Amino acid sequence: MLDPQLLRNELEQTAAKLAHRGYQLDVAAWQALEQSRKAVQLETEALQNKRTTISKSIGQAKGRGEDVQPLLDEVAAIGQSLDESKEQLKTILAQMDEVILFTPNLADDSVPLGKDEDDNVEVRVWGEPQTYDFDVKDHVELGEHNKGLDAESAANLSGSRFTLLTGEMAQLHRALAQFMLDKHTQSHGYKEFYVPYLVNAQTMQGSGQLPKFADDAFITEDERYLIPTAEVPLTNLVADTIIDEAELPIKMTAHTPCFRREAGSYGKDTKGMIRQHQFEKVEMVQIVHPDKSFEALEEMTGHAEAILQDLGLPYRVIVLCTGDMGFSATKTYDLEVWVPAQNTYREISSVSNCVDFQSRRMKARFRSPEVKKPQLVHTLNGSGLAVGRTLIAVLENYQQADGSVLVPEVLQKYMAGKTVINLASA
RNA sequence: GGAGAGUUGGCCGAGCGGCUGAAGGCGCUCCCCUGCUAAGGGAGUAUGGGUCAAAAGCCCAUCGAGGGUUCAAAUCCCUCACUCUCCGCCA
Repeated sequence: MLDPQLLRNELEQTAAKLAHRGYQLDVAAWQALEQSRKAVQLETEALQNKRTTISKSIGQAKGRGEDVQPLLDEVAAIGQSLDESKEQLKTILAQMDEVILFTPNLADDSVPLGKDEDDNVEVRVWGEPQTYDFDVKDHVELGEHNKGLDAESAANLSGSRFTLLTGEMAQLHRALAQFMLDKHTQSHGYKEFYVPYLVNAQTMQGSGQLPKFADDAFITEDERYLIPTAEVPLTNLVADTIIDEAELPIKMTAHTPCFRREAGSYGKDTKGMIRQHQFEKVEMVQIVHPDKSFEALEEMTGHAEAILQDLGLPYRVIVLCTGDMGFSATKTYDLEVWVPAQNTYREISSVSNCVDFQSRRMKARFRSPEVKKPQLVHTLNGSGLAVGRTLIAVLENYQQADGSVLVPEVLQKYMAGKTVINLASA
């Protein structure tokens, strides 16, 4: 949620910045709302004050044993207009909420202007894509041996966009998640969490998934939502709290399944396990002092990169342009890993600084000894990494001519020492 | 699933129609006193919003959430959420 003061004092500039993100704020309509809000709120509060004052004097008069009828007559007149005024104010505030809850965060000034993913800017490249002296197979082919990766069975069980992993493939998948968690907790200073996978509507709103993206989430009969990312429960842990400044930064990580409807993605990435309704992810979340959030963004991006580097997977870092960023973010880096079969880089991680956008929605604040008032924290989140996509990257980048796959060294201890998996011979 | 008890400020806890944004205690901050330590005395200490160029001031809201009764609700009524205890069921 944007700072309401921005929409009051710098409306034109704010609208211009929102336009960069492809969001048109109806400035005139907003101004009209704001004007009536002010008028109606003032009137409501004045009436309220008047009534309270008289009510108190009724109490006092009664205490002295005086006749209170004149006062009762006086207050009777207030009732109706107060009710009307309150109702009016409620309507106006609801309309304003409607606008503000659907308005995305502002992009940081350092973010390149642009319309869509074609305008994203490459920041750096790490590693050298390997050349193969044989025809490279994609992860689907590599996984099909002995049904290590079985889309058909998954489809029978659940429908499209699900995957079943078996044997060494499932083991490798687990190894990846284990490795990532260990790295973040042991080397990067994150605390590990096990979180609920079902959350309520308020939690989804706190991190920005609701109300705008209701169609992207699975909802249960009792109106809970399957988490689309561990960012949702982790970030909301500080909802409605006032943290001691000394406790910042808070660094959290969790390995969870993620559930997404993928409502708008018909026909995209239908082959293999690139885009699924259910996938695993190790997520990083940081709650930081507002002065430190951009620093933390770089650090977190580095934490995600470290996983890819340890796995020896070539990747590049791009900064998303204004038009391609997510709703809550003010700046986002994507990590894209090399996918040999597609001869291109594909997104494997997204690291965002949301500044105070989520914390304002969640009322997540901190108190510092110098400042009397509680201040909003800044929140960041990043994948470290998407496990399924990392599995794909490992399979394809470590494949050999015979269809076997070498196990990256850092994973071997999670694979009972195996150095190669050969599903065909399993 | 059944029965009961609860939810008040950073924490504990009183209040059960008006003088209560809320006693008292703990904690914290500042001051005084005390040659250390311990103890003592005094003052202060919720959050959000509005008004304002801003501050001060003033106003409004908030005692789990939402609604209702009333001139007036932390206090009465209804609905919901959560916590705890006992019973049942269960990985």
